[in-house]
Amino acid sequence: MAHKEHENGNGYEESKLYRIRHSAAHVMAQAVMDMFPEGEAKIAIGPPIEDGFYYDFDLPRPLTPEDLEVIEEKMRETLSEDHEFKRRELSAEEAREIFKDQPYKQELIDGLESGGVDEHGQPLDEKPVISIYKHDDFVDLCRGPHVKSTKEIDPGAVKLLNVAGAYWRGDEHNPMLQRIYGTAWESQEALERYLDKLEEAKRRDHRKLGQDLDLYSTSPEVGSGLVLWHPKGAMVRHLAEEYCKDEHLAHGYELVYSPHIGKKSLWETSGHLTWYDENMYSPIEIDEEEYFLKPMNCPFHIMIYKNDLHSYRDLPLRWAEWGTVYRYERSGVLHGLMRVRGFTQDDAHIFCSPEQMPEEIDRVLNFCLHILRGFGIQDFHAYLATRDPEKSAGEKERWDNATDALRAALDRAELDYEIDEGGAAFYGPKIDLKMIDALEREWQLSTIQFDFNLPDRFDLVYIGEDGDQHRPYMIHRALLGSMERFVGVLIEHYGGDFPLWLAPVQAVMIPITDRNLPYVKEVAEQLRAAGIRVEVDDSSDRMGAKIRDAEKGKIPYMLVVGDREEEAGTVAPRLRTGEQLDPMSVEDLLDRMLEEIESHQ
RNA sequence: GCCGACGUAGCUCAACCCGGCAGAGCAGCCGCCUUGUAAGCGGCAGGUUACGGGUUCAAGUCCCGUCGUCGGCUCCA
Repeated sequence: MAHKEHENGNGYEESKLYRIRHSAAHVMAQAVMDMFPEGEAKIAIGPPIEDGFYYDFDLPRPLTPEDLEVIEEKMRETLSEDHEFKRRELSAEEAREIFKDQPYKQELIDGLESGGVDEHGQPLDEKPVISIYKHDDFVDLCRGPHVKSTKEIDPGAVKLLNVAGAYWRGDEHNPMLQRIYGTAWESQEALERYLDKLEEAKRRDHRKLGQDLDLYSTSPEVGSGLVLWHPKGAMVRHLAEEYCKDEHLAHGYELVYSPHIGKKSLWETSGHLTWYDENMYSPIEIDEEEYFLKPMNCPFHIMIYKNDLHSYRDLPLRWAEWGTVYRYERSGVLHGLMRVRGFTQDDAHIFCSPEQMPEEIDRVLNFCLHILRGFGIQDFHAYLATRDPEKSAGEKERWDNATDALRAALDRAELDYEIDEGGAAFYGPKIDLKMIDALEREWQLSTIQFDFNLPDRFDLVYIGEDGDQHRPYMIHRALLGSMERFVGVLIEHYGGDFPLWLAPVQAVMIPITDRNLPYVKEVAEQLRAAGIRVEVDDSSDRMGAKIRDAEKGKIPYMLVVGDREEEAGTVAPRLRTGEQLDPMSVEDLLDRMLEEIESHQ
């Protein structure tokens, strides 16, 4: 979710835009320094990021929105003048002298000098040269690059966006600094395009559409991060679930159900109370025993497995559950449907033999892509998270096998993916698929994870061909991730214009006069009988107002019926795009709609 | 959790800065209109100003706390 520092491999760091933003960050820091008496403002770092830049400050007081205006105005002044950006390389001693009032810069210099870490505290491969850049009267420790002069930046193409808190070096044990986010472009026109894009993103925000389209709400009386699904949102979720469940059954899965709570000892065996304690809610006492709300479904599926002795002939077992879990998430991270405290995963666990594992991985990944395609989702980033030698359960050889299988599956599916080196959980490597929301923030949906831990902890076995006991492989996977997050992503992906098969209301009938109402009701019954979700707008509004309501409700088909249609036994469809179709018979309309509904698979 | 902003009718907002009768549009309800592709007309109703405390003759407005939301940070098995 963090703003990305670099765009991947498209030369952003070499681009003019990168230099413009980097330089704008310096000009902003200069303006902020000027607002405070000598020595009171401390500066940290100020890099370009995707779509803009930021700079972190340690200031004697919080900045206000009015401050931003003042800073922006000062920046424009500087940018309308001609100040050269001058680079100079220097020794650590000299740099320390120049930044003697700047403790954060001192720390940076120490990191650079020791050859240890860069400005984010990340280890460096080689010892860097220490350099400073100066424009006007402002000097910053900086490796560059910058524009040649402030006059290369269009003063009208720079805008400060907001001020936010950020920990020094991204560590919550460090002091919190004030970060000003800004954006800069090559021209005012480009800036305006970007700002329009932000506005458009606000219109697509699932939280706004969730309210406007009456899909869901949350209530302070119920609690943060606990979703109330209204009928229309519940319909979207139901349709998504129904489609997925059918596909699971058609792809070799069986459905299971499990309870919402389990005894303390279960969570001790699973290790959750040791490793996942922070995210679990306080126990409930029942008959002098402690029970915990489940943060995951795995232990229950494992207990189903353990209820029987399994032969290699039984494997693979693929057990799926729409399992509702509860996790404590820190209050500041909750976000609409995307990050909540109670959610339903489309969870499944696959138990298989080591020999079956590569094929199972292949099948899961292909199934996953098939399901996402069914929802019209193609834009995602794939990650392969590999072993962190510092914290990993199970032998290295099994990790290597599993990681190879994951990589092979990604290759066979011809997916572009990034390796998240050492990013695996301690119990096994995984593939993650992350989608982007309206503001290009990434949200993880699909995950396919190996687990080398739970089968050991629960002593899972199957009897092999040789008559001996063997340890099965266990794969966790969720394809949509959670229904909450997935519906959130769907809302933003479609901007509320759900494809016909997912639209909670597929058609609204619009009689032009009350005379037409009996005929309209008859047609609505016909459509309903064919499975179409149709409503009749029998209000006393005029047709124009009814159309307006339907457009605001993003209803795919508006079926206008006046005397002409009634006499001809037709309806006049209008699509939410504004397109008007020629009047057609109910049969033709049904053919068209049913075909459109089927087309998603 | 941390930093900052914000919380007024179902929704969007005004009144807040500078304390003095809480107001509009939309939605809702009632009535009239019977309408041809994005708002017909009139009326009615709608509020413990998130919650709790404080200052004051007087608090939506100022102060403190709690809850919630938003933007970031951190976190995200």
